[in-house]
Amino acid sequence: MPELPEVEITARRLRAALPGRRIVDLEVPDPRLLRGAAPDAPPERTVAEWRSRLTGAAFAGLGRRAKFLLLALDTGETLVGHLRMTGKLMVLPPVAARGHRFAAALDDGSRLVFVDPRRLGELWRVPTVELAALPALARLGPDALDEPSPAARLAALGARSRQPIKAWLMDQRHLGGLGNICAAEILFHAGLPPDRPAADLPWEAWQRLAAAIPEYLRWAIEAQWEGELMYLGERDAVNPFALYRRAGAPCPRCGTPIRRLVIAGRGTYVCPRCQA
DNA sequence: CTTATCCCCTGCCGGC
DNA sequence: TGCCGGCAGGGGATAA
Repeated sequence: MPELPEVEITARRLRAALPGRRIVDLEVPDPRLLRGAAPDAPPERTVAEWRSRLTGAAFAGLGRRAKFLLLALDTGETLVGHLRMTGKLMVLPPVAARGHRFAAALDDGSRLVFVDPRRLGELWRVPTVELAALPALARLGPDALDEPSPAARLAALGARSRQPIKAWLMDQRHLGGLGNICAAEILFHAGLPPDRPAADLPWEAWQRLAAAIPEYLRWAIEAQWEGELMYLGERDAVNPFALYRRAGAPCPRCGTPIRRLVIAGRGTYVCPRCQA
């Protein structure tokens, strides 16, 4: 259930392992992962086409745009990946792996593997020159980490919205990369109630938000950088977040019991005192 | 244009 | 123990 920090960590790790590596074979146990072909194309034809386009291709560069991963190839195509709720994309040593949806064998014996128990993740194959026109990417607002938005831009954009500020922050057209946990944790650090309509926030609140967003994202990347990337709900996962999934526990700042609300259909954790 | 609802999937957890 | 509803770090399509 990755958001910007987890996707950024994934991108950095792939950037250290992939550029220069060449694909020697493709294994696709779950062809539904692959997008970009005609929707009614038979899976075996899709896999055959991907195999013929990717075999022999070398990775040229690694990027991230909001929660999308961009894996540029030297063939003029780019693989665009989205991990959705449970996806992981990683380079593994040449040992047997199971339960993956996709694996690309590389010329040094390692493998690029897409693991995704809920099978909501997606992988597109897009001509690199058409990348900017891909609707999923064209919709995105400025990246929440790479281009921290000035408070003035956020305030101007949010001024007419009746959306609760938490839902507003998660809307990828405003800022790219924030998800359910990031939005809730950022609002805690900024001391703002998540259900207040964006349009009702005073200027000073937007200033606090603009500062809290990059600060929180940098912390979240650092906090999860070491070790294997784990998502909450996985066995042995450790919860690094201040409020998230801690209903009833004391607020780390003031000790008031943390409460769980539902905003725009998503579980939201809040300190009723710090975020009054 | 906005906002809300449903849907895509599977695994885990707590309650009975 | 076993079953079952609720829930999940995303986002697109559709409806009002």
